[in-house]
Amino acid sequence: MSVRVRIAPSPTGYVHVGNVRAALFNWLFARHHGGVFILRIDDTDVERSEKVYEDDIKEGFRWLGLDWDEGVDAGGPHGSYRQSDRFVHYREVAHDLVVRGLAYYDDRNPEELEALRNRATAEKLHPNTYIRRPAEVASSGAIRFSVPQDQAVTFHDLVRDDMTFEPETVDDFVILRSDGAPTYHLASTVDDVDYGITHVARGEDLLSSTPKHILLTRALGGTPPTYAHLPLLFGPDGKKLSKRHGDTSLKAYREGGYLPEAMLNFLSTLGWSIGSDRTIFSVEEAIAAFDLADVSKGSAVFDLDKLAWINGEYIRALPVDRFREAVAPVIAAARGSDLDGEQWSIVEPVLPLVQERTRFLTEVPGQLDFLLDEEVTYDEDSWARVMEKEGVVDILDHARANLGALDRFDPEAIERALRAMLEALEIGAKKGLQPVRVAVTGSAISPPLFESVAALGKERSLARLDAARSKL
RNA sequence: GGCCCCGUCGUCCAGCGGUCCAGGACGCCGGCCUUUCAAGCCGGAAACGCCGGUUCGAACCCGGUCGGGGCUGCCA
Repeated sequence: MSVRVRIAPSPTGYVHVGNVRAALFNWLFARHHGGVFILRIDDTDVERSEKVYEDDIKEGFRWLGLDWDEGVDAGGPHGSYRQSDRFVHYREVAHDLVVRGLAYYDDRNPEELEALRNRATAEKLHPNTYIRRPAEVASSGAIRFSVPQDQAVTFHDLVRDDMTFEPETVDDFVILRSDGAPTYHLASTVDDVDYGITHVARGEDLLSSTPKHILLTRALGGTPPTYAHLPLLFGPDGKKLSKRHGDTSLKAYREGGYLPEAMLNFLSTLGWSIGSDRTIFSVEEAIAAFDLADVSKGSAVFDLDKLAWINGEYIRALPVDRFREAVAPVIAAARGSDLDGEQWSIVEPVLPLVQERTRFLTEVPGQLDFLLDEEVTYDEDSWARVMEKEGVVDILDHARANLGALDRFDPEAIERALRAMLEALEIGAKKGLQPVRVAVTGSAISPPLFESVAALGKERSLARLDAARSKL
């Protein structure tokens, strides 16, 4: 039997990195086995589902390269589909279950139910004791599934091993809401059965719902898939990853200067490992090595520092032209317009130098501004630290004179000229070059100085020196 | 409260009864390199939660305990 998996995110918010990680593991598993990967839009919660979020899920997956299969085969649709398109079907299934005596209508309100549940619990009876009732009693309201009480539900989870749930620990659960919409349990299970899903890899938060799904599957005449409950992702404080921890939406990373390959690599290391001595690896390698059975049980902290490092590794590994491609939209966004040909040619020589020292694409525009803006904006802190010192005037004057005398204005010539200045003034490079850097780039932190000056050009460099000099 | 899951450096992983006085990576600290910042290189601190048991031998198996987490919804 070939592998068919699905990821079923709810379009009730921007797609969360935890869901993306689950999607990734499903995708890796499918690709490893040459199986089918289905994107199921779980919009059963009609109230909270929105189209923008559905679009966000798809954009995010495309960005990462998590391609879902398109088309249809004997097993059902391959590609993405919405569960809201199948509401009629779910309703029929639920009604059929009632007819067969496996589910019943329930028109009571939550307070009533709670009271009944408490009463049963107080009498040390099964919580469903006073809740369950024959189909004749009500013919409207929600539909609740009658959990069979004859035997324990057992299953082998690929990551948790053998699991057993006693029947009395699983309550009769609603499968169809009183407004006719299916609950997650129903829709998800029906689709898994209808479309021949072979493996369900999802967050551990659904582990205790699994017996419900298995029981429902059997009632539907299906064979339960193999489950794999993935460890949850936590924030740095050890609590479930949420908004409090900063950005949890994939969108934030997509827009925050991260490379999709880096994100994919990082997510792959959360709960899984390709080997004891490797952290950086390609998707192809991950596909070749991946197995759900190797996923670890413990929850993982989403460590932004590590992600940043991985991102930097990927950025540095990019061929320069790919780096340029990746950074172009980021620069355009930061500056409000695309760079023109002339601007690119100014920036070109320092691009590899900038690339070496960036961890996030979003840092790049700031490193290039001094080349693109007419006027430099001095970083206050830098100015205070390096310019407001004894001897800076001399340094700028000498630098200006030496640079002004140059015919060829390339990095090598510039270096010779500035080193000559250092010798004349009998000062070290550290002390003598920083003022020049701040004057030319506006900051104490910049790409390497000689290349930066060369890229700026003689005329503009001299003007920058003058401008700084006049401020002293 | 009930049911369930988990527990190796701060963090992510490796380890699947002896080769582990526990290995790699991020981060951290120190050094080198150096025109800043990075990168790179070298070195360092840093963990098997605890208690029993099984065994010749336990990070690995079992029990308990403590700690963390999930579920307990007409959310998923």
